Amino acid sequence: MAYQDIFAALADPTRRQIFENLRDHPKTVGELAKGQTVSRPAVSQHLRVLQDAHLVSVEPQGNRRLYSIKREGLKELRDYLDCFWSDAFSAYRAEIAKVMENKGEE
Amino acid sequence: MAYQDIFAALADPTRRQIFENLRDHPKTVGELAKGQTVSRPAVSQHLRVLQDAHLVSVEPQGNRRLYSIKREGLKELRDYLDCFWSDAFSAYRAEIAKVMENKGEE
DNA sequence: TATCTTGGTAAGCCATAACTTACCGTAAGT
DNA sequence: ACTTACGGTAAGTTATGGCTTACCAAGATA
Repeated sequence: MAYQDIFAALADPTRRQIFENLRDHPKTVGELAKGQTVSRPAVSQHLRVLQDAHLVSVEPQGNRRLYSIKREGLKELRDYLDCFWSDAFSAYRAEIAKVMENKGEE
Repeated sequence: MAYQDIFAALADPTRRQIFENLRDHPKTVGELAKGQTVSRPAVSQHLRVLQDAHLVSVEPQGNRRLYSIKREGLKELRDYLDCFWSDAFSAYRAEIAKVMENKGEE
């Protein structure tokens, strides 16, 4: 599991909507499907993807299954994003002049 | 522009690799394509998507085009993620008992 | 036990998007 | 001016993945 799956999971609008729908409080599959245009099985499939990405967790509640947000995946994503906040690429601008010279080297 | 595009942009492995490849310092299209298995036009197309998502910016440098990371898109994504750090969904667990009762209401 | 509800899985369809080759414009070098 | 290098765009192909219907298993209710 890694940020790969998390990005993939949250890339789909419907899936992201389901995820956001879970923000306030945990919901059952039925509840989630009710607020969605797609069919219930589709919602189930989306939830599976979200679960694999560690973005939601399930808690069987009798007949139903209660899904809730799991911050773990989000944390993973946050850490990933933080890697891009270094300022190493400010001094490179002038370097390109040098690059312009050596044209055909492997 | 919104986090929608950013998620979509970073969901693709190749595109994310290109993006990560830009982390150290700005690069030209040729440089980026060299470290990639896909063709150069493919890289160009990916760069377009990244640019639309405000994740990279271009700076024409004579014949070449120098691409560099743009933190703007990342910031947008960070803000989005922060919305999920509220703890509103802790008290809901008991609520499900009530939900169990009203089964068939619209 | 028979029935209803909830929800996960399978199979198949279809739309999107990632990739390719081909082409073109523009800047550099001779 | 001609040629080469760089890189964006177009058109067409293919593969991925999101959706549907159909089905099935398990718990709840009578």
